[in-house]
Amino acid sequence: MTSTPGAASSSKICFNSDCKDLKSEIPRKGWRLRTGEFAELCDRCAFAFEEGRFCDTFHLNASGWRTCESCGKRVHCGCIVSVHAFTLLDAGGIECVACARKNVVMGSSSSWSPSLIFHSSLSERFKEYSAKGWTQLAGSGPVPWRQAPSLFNSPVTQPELHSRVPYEVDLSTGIDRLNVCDRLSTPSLEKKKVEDFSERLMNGTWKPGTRDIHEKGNAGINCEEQHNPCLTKFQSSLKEEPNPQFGLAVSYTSPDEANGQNGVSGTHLRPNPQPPLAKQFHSNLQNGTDSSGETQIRNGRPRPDGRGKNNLFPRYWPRFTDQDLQQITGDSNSVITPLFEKMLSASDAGRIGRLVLPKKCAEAHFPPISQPEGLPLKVQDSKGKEWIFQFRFWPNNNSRMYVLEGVTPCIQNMQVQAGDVVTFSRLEPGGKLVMGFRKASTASASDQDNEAKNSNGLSMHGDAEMADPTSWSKVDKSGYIAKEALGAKVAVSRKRKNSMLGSKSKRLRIDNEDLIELKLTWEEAQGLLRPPANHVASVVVIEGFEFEEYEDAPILGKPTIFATDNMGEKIQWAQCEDCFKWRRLPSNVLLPSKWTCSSNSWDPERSSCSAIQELTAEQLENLLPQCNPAASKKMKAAKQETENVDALEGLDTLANLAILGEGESLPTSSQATTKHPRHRPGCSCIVCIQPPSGKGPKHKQTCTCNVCETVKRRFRTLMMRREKKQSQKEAETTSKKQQTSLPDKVPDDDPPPCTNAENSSPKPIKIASEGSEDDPNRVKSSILPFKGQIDLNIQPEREEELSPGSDSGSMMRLLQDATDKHLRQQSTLTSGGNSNSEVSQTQPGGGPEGEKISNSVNLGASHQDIDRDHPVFSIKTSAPTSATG
DNA sequence: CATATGCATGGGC
DNA sequence: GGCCCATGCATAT
Repeated sequence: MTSTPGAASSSKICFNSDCKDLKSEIPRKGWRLRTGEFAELCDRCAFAFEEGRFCDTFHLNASGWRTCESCGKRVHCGCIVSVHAFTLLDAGGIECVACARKNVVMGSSSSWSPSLIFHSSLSERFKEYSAKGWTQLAGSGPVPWRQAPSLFNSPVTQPELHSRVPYEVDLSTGIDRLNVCDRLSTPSLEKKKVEDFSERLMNGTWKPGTRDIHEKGNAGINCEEQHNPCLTKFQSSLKEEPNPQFGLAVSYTSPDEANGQNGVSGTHLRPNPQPPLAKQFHSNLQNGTDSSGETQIRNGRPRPDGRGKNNLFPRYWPRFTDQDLQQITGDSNSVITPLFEKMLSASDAGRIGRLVLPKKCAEAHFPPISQPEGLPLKVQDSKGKEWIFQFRFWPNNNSRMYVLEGVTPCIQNMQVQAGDVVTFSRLEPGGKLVMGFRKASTASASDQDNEAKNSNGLSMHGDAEMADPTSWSKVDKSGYIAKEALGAKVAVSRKRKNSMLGSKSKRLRIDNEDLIELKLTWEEAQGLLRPPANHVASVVVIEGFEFEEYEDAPILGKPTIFATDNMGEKIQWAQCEDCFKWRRLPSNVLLPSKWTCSSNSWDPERSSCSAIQELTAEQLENLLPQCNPAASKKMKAAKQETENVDALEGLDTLANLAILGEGESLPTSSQATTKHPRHRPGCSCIVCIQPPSGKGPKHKQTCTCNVCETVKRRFRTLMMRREKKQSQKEAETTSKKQQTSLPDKVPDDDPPPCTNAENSSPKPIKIASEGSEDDPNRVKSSILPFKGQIDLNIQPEREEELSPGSDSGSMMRLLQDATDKHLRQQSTLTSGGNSNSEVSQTQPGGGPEGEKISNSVNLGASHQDIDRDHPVFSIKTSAPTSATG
C-alpha cells in the first residue's frame, strides 16, 4: 500500500475520518477496504489500530459496543475496523477474538473469520430469504420449500459448537441466533429477521457516520477475500441492491416437510457467484454449516437418522462464475442463487439418465419428497429451456439416495459429460430451479458438440479450470468475470485414454504410474508446470523450435497469464491469493502455487494487497480471453508448423505425461471437488478419466490454447532434451559420428524395461514393438526415451494399455510421427540422413519390423533389441515403469 | 436381447 | 462404524 494511489491512498489525509492528520509519510496500513486496499492512516491512528484501540479511540461513542461473553471485554462490533475483533456466538452475544480463539472448537474455524459474516452481499441474502418455493413440474406448481431442517434439528445443543457461528448475525439484537446458515425456519421469518437486521443496520446499531458507512460497505463486500474487481460487476449483474452493506449469510430454509427428511444445511449461504464469494461460501459452509450447522437450532426435529452432518461437501459448493450466472440469468433482473454443483460421474453422464444428487444438496435445495417416486421437477437450463426431471430417491441402507431421472436429454443438450460440472441454482424471483453447467475444460463450440455427441473423452480436466488460465480465470476464484460463455472457447481435447478402465474396474485405484499421469489435466499441467525453482528452463532452439528444458523435475507453479505489455515487453499477470488482484510480473518469473502480493518483489509498489491493481476489470477481461491464444506465446517456434501440427495431435498424450501429482498441488481453493475421492480435479478415476463413450473431441492441431501450447512446449522440451542426450551419448559412444547412420545403439540402451534408464543414457526406445499394439508401443517408445529425463513423463505405455482403442492411440501415433520426423531430421542433420527416416514411420500396424525407432539414434539399436527379438514385446510391455530412462 | 428400474454393494471418507 | 454415493447387478419390461 505504500505509495500506491488508490482510493485509500489518494488522499494525504489519514483515512480515519475522525482524524485530520496527514498520513504517515510511510503509509501505515489500517483495515482492509472494500477495494482490497488498506486504509492508510496517520501514525497515530495506525498505532491505535495496531494496538486494537482504534475503536476505543474513535468509535467510543458509536453504537455497536458489545461485551465479550467470555472475558467481558468490550468490543466494538459496528465497524469494519473491528470486524475481525470478535466472533458472533451461536447463542447470541459475541466473543472477542482472543476468547474465540481459545474456544474454537471447530477445526474449520480457522478458515473463516467473523468477517465472513459480512461478506456476502446483503441484498443477495435478503433475496434469499424471500425465496419462494420451487417450481415443480407441471401442474404441481410452486411447492413450499422445505425447511432445511433436520440437519439442524439435532437435539443436541452442543454448546461448544455454538460457540462460534460464523453466520450468526446478532448485533445485540434479538436476532441472536440468527444463524446465517439455517436459522430461519420459515421464509417469512427469515425475511423478517433479515429485514429486522437490515433495519438495525440502518438504524441503531449500525448507524455510523459517513465513514462508517464506508466501512460498512467494506465490511459487506470486502472483508477478507473479496477484492475482486469483478465483484462490483458481479453484483450489478445480479442486480444487487444498491447498498449491500452487510451480507447476511442467512439461508433460507423452508419448513421441513413431513417426510422426515432432513434438510441439509439448507441453502445456507448463498455465495455470490463470484470467486470471492465462492470462497466465502465455502467458508460459510464449513463453518456454519458443517460445523455448527447441526447444532443449530432449527425447527426442531432431530434427524431421524441421527446424522449430524449436513455439511455440503466442498465438492458441491457452488463455484459459479459470473459467466455462469450471467449465462443463467441472462439479462433479466433475476437474481441467481447458486445452490450446489456436482461433477458428473460416469454414471450420471451415462445413458441411464440418472443423475445422482448429493443427498445433502438434494435435501437442502430440492423439494422434500417422502415417496421414493418423488416428484417431477422442472428445471430450466441456462438457455431458458425447461426440462422436467423426476426427482426421487432410492432407499439405500437406512438412508436415501437421491437421483434426478431423465436427465439424459438435458445432459446431452448441454453437451456435458462425465467430469463436467452441472450446477444448480435458484432463480429469483420465481424460485425457479436453474441448471447450468461448466465444462471441465472449456471447449470450442464445435468441440463441445463433438464431445456431447461422442461423449468422447471424459473430461480429464476435472477441475481443470483451475489450471487452465482460460478456464481458470473464469473460476470464481479468480474473481474475474469472463465474458465467454461457458464452454466457450478452448477446445481442449479430453480424451480419455482409458476408456476401458472404467467399466470394469470400479473405482480404479491409481496405483500405477500410468494412472497417476492422468491425474492432472492438461490445463493443470500446462498452467502449473514450471521449471523448478532456481532452475530456469534452458531454452534451446532446434529447428526453429524453442525447447525448454528443465534440468530437474518441473514443479507446479501458479498459473499466470502471459501477455505483452504496451511496450512490447513480455510479461505475465499473476493473481494474488489473498486479494485476488492481478499483478504484473516479468514473464520469466516462476511463482509458487500460492503467491501473494507480498511476494511481489518485482514491483515494490504493488507488493501489498492494498496496492491498486494495474489492470482494470475490463482489461482483465480482455486479457483473460486471450489466455488461450496467449498461450501461443510460449510457442515460439513458428517453423514447421505443419510438422508440428502432426505432432500436436500427439501432444495430448504428452500432456498426460506432463502430469505430476494430484490436484493437491493445485491451488487449494481451486479444487472443485475437494477431497472427493473420485472426482478430484485431475482424478483419474473412472468418472474423471473415462468418458462415457470413451471418445472425445480433440483439439485442433492448430489449437493454441494454453493446454495445447503447453503440451507443445513440453513436447519440444522433451524432444530437445532427448536430442541433447542423444547427441551426448553419441559423442560418447562413438567419436565417429559417421556411424550415426546406424548409431550403435548404445549398448546400454536396453535398460531393463522396468528400471528407468538414467537420464544420462538417453535410451531411446529402441524398439517399439509393433505387434498389434504397436501404436501404443510406438508412441511409448518414442516417448519413453524422455522419461527419465523429465519427471513429467509418465509412462505412455500405460495409456495405451489403458485405452488401446481410444483416441489416445491415434494421438500417440501422431505424436510418434511427429517425433519420428523430428528425429529423422535430427538424424539427418547429424548423420546425414539415413534409413532412420523410415523408422520414423509410425505406422501402427507396421509390419513385423515395426520397430520404431523413436530416436534416430537408436534406430540401430532397436533392431538389436536385447531381449526382444520381437519388436513387439519390446520394452513397453514388460516394463510398466518406463524402461527408458 | 436390449433397456429400464430399483436395490445392493462396497470403497472412501 | 456410519454415511455417502458411484457403480453393479438382478429383475422387470
